[in-house]
Amino acid sequence: MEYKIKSRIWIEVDGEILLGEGRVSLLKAIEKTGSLSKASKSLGMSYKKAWSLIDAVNSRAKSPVCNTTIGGTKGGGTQITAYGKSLIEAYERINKNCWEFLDKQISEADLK
Amino acid sequence: MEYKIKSRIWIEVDGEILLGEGRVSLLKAIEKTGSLSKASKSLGMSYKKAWSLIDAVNSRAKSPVCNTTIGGTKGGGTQITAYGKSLIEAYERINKNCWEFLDKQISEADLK
DNA sequence: TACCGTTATACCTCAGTAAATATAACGACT
DNA sequence: AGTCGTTATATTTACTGAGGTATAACGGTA
Repeated sequence: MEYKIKSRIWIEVDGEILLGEGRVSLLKAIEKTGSLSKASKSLGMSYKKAWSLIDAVNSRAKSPVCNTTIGGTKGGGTQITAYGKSLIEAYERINKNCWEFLDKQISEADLK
Repeated sequence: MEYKIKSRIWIEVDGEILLGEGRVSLLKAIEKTGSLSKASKSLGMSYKKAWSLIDAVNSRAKSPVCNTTIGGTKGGGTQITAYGKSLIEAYERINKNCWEFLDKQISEADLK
């Protein structure tokens, strides 16, 4: 069996995690569903965990990543801001580049 | 505060972890001390955990990463093989390259 | 043969994290 | 006013992973 190289990347602010793989997939689920509770259900994650993740992201990002509304006909909801979308896009682009870079590195290392 | 990008890389074999940051630092401590028990103490890690990590590495690597002896005047010991040293070296080189690559990527992304 | 420091392994305990549950507030609509 | 689905939060429960302790085996040396 061949050696494979894997990686996880994340963005930190002031020594604390801003954005990692889990948070990005949560943000994308929110973008798709328009709701934090629906997003957490779709990922098999508890609402509480999802809420605390989003809270952490919002409190550390330089600009808000999402806007929430409470009450109303549909009960409320959560929308990802344009800034949030730009963060998601940057994370995924860098992540993909990192994988490609590492695949090249491991093949050049030629470990037997 | 500025956004910083972090990463962890690891090598997998057959879907299971062969080598990550913790295992590499353990192997280096063994190399320095010549003993698994001394290495675990120097890292503040329990012997049991250190042993299970080394056991996992040895069972998955294509060649043995260390040789152990039991008994004798000094009680025994563990030596890192030449193959093990080459794995450590490859991991650290790729890891360093990855950090440099990511630092470049995040500065190019220019996130506000 | 007794001693010593090491490898190797089983078992039990405990804490820190994750999950489940409960509850309040909100606001558009009927 | 009552309903509904959502956000927001506290409290309690469950569980996994890590650590501690104990013990056997090993083989040079005195």
